[in-house]
Amino acid sequence: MSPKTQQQFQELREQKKMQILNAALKVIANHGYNGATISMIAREAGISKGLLYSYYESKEQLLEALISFGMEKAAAFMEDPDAGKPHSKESFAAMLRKMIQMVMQESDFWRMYTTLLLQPNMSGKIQPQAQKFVEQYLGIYIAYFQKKGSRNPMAEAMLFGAVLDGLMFDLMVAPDQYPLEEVLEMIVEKFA
Amino acid sequence: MSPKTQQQFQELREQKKMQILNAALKVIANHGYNGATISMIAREAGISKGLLYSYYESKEQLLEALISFGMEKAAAFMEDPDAGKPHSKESFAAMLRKMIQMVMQESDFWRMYTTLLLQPNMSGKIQPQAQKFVEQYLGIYIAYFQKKGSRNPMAEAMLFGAVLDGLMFDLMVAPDQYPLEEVLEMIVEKFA
Amino acid sequence: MSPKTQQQFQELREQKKMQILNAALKVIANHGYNGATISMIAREAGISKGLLYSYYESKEQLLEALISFGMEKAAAFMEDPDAGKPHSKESFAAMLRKMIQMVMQESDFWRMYTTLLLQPNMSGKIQPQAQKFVEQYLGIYIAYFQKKGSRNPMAEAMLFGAVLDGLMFDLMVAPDQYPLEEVLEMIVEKFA
Amino acid sequence: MSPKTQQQFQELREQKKMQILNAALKVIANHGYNGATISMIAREAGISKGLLYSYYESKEQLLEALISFGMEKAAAFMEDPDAGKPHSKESFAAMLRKMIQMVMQESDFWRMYTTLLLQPNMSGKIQPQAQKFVEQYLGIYIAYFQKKGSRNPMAEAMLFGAVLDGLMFDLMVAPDQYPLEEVLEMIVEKFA
DNA sequence: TATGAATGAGATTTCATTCAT
DNA sequence: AATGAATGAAATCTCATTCAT
Repeated sequence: MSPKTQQQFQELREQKKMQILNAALKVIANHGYNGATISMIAREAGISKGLLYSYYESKEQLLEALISFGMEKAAAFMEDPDAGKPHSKESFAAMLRKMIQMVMQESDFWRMYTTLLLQPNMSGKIQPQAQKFVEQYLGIYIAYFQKKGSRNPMAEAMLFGAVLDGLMFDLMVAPDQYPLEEVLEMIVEKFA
Repeated sequence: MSPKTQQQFQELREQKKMQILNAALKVIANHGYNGATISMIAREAGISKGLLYSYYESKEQLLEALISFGMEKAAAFMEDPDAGKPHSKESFAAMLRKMIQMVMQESDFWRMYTTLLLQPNMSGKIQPQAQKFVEQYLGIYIAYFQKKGSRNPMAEAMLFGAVLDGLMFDLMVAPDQYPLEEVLEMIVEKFA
Repeated sequence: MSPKTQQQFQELREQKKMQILNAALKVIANHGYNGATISMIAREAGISKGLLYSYYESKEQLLEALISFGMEKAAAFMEDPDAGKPHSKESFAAMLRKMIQMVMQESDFWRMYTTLLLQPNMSGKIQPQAQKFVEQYLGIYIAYFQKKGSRNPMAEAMLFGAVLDGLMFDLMVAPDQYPLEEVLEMIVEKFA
Repeated sequence: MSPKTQQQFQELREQKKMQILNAALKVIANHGYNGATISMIAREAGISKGLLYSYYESKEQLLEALISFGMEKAAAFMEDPDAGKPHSKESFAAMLRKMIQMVMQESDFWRMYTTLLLQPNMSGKIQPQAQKFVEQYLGIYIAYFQKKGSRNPMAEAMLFGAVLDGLMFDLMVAPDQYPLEEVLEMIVEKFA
């Protein structure tokens, strides 16, 4: 068996960590943190419980990794230059669509995220990271509504935030037959 | 001497059931169904674990009772004649405020409700009742936007639903210093 | 309400004790001592748990009362002059029938009795009384087989005892369509 | 290096299952199903309670496994060619002895079996398997008594069955100083 | 006397974590 | 690295017994 270089070795480890992370995300999103068991996660990842513990030292730590991982992806999205800073009706609509898409693509993560935020019990784990994220996009939209001449840019931004949160929620709960296109148009009409 | 009338017994039982229900709601809202333990609930209710089981035959059944109880209250609110059917900008605003108030007053219930809906695992327990509730208020607002001459009353109603959901979510997650008044005004401006 | 005489009072108590005893017998015979709960017994007796405890101070004591009561009835049967001491083929057959009848009439008791004897755990409670009973009827049959000129009266008596035990067992397990008559004839043919 | 072959694992599991089965049999035979606790069984098996549940998913399922296991052994005995079908006084005696021996060797199982049959509550679990077994040996003896020219082979077979059941019962209850030899001779004298 | 609510000990069951191989 | 057997603490649930009314 070919001896692996340090490099290859690290890559394999990284790969396996992802595999576990994805499995954990799926299971925790569907069952909640407390409802998800290590066995379920290991089974979903196709590895043994023991091996899982050689990658993450506890269930709690696994959750933390999961949160960081998801938030990093979200942050990356926010920093994506061609996504950020809407400046016209068209780019507003485009960005809106992109965000919705991100949420739907990573819906497991956002379901978990939402659930965690709602439980005071758990929210400590996610609040700090969520805070930053929310402030960031709030800032962007305050600026947008300001430029547009809104009477109260901050309130409008917060309302728009609520729209996004609510839409995300509705899509997560009942994605089938949701008239997304029509609702998006309505949003653009009212906010862009 | 008969120790206690049937009537008295019944009342006491009903009272204690409420006491348990409230304790359960509080604990489950804060820790999630799986994170909440019977011990926590019994402690919160000020009774022994054993006694809890003489009122509810299992943890699962307790959850069901909790859901029914909350949904009944919500349904009662919807049927309250002076709450329903907005017909003017003023009554729209009034109803909006009333709904927000209801949600904030029963915020434990709505936190639990939301969390359950987000977990496919659990959502079966709540979907049927939630469905009916959502359809009801959607109907009311479709009618309202229709009368107002909306270009797409159904999409506008769904968007408004998302606004309510998102607002509710934001209020539950970070109620302090939320500029509720300003946001409400903004909603009225855009939707009423 | 008419004040009761001491006498009436005692009778009522005695009646209620019987009622409890019969309920307990039924439940314990069907579920076993450990499978039977005080609640079941009280419900069967149509009284409250609390009241039951004013008649019998513990589940264990209730069992003891049950055993004594059953064994006394059995002993009474043995002492019944026109039942005891077979002396001819006819009286042998008659007594056999009477015993079978007793067992079938009190089948709950005998089921419980059998079950208890089979559990070393419990047998202490019943062994002493059972012992006496068995010795008594063994004595009777040893005498009978002796008089009949059996080659080994004691072995024949024990075998006959096994026949009775086995028959009782079979009848308790599957009473329907058991060809009792034919088997009894066969017993008489072989033993009387 | 793969830590253990699938094969080895399977074998170890099989071994441990037996260990648990034997412990369970001993404890349940002595205390009854409801009187036996998982703790007792685990202690007897020398393992933790938790581990027991990785082999049998519930106490009830453990009981079922126990029954199947015992009945299979009994069935194997019945199918043993040199045990079956008595055809002469000698082979009748031999088979009788073999059956007694089997019962005494597996006396825990037969105690449990008997107790279960006597409790309507539980008998559902064992009836189906017991039925088949009983019919099988009844068939064998009906044939035997027929060949012997019995006036009523079926009744004689059932009586013989009762003898076996009763003998088994007596041996289980008071094995010490039971004059087994003499009684067996008596049986042979009367039935063979 | 009579009730059934209430308790607490203990039973069954689950699961994060460790460990021998 | 990889497995899953094994543990033990904690969770859910049951029930004999007590007690206020």
